[in-house]
Amino acid sequence: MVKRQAFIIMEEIKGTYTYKYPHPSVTADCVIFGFDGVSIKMLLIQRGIEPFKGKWAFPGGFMKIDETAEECAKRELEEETGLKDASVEHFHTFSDVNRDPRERVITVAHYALVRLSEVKGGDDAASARWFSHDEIPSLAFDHDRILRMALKVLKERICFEPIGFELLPEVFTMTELQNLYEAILEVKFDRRNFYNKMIKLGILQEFEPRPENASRRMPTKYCFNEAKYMELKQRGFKLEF
Amino acid sequence: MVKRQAFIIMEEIKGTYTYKYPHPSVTADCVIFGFDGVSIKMLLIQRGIEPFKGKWAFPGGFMKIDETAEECAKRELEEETGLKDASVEHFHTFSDVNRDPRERVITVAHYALVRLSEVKGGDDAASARWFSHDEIPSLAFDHDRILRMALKVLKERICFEPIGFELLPEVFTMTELQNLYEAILEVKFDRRNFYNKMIKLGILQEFEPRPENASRRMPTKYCFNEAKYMELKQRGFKLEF
DNA sequence: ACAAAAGTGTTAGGCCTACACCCATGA
DNA sequence: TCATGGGTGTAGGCCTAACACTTTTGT
Repeated sequence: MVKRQAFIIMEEIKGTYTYKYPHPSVTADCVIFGFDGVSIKMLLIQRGIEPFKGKWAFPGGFMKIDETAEECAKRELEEETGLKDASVEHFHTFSDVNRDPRERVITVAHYALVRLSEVKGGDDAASARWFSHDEIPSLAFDHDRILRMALKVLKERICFEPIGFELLPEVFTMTELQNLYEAILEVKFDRRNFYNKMIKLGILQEFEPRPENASRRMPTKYCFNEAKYMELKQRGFKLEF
Repeated sequence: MVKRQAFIIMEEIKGTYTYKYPHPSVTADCVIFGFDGVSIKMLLIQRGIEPFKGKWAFPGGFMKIDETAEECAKRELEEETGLKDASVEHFHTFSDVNRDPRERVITVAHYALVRLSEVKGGDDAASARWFSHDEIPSLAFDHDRILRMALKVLKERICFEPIGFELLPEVFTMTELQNLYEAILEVKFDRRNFYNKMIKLGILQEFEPRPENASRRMPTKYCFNEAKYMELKQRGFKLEF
């Protein structure tokens, strides 16, 4: 925090930018999580250019000088995958000196939870694909490290916020909800206990009254009760698993 | 992630650095927490230069091109406060476009927990001072926002890790430990319940056997049982408050 | 027929919370 | 002597975890 406040941008000629001290580049990357009813999926793109051409990586790119990291993450996400208006959240910044072979690059990593149903393979999405955890190939840069951190954060987050809101379709079955929690936390729950706990939480409601003639084989459909959720969130709550 | 991989550093002459695209500056800041037995303290420095000359701010400064954000945070911390070898941890990155009036600066924010007893007012620490939460003055840059986020993270973290290890002296009383939790979480606990919960956790041990002739007025001294703590940490645990 | 999915309830044990008294010391 | 700090245990309620059977349907 010393002797640097002047001379920051020394000149700006012919579209070049000159500084008295070396500046790192800054990128924003996005780990996009989806859920197909059985397992957690992550959205990767295949790199078309060097370095790591042909390798898979999380969507992301260089931050512009007049946008925040979050805005950058959203912009790159849309450019590279066609996915719009995702609610991305910053979770960690990676600043290892040699994480990019080209130059010094630090990356501000984000994650987002999206409904698979809302992702249509857009034009730009030619090289984007969903991978489940056990399909994920070797990744470009230090993106495997970013992935590990994102999964850790997701596990923590799910105990404090009903993440299902964002990953599940509007209407879902209790089994799907349980699969979601089991997939994220990598554990198995007793079906009855899970059911009781969720019902007691009070943020679920039956989507429509179960018909009289409903067969035992047709599962009850639930949706989230947003009002109850907001009320709980205000008071603070914790899911114990 | 496109058309940018060449021309990154265009020239490097006479100690200047030229890029084809504008680069933000990157800083690392440190929120340093201490505990004096009653309340949480934070370490601030008074700025000697513009902008915000004379205002208080968290220690921090510009990242060098060959150091990670964490290394930068530690280096700046030592330079500005004399505090050495603190174990700093990154918790958020702030990238608002106008957070620094000089130029575009994003900051990688860290926090650390230190024992007040280990902080000696060093040479460089002339302008450094501890503030408790209700003493904190108006801060430079967006550091009040950084502070709010740091406090929030601290509250979350204390439920998963026995943070007392790092904030308390080696030997402490149960009352001091309770004060610490109450100060961080901003709540009051029943003395007996807190005692029972902590004992049951199993990570405390009596520092020395309570002497036979110990007066009722002399509180039992405890220290952390590191082995037990590590064992618990491996299995994952959660403190309910 | 058999496997797989879904609905449903009870019990025992552990944990959380609320709560009161005694003693010793210092003011 | 009075206020303060500290040590200590219990009872009730709630939550959790473990656990089995039935029905239906698809194969």
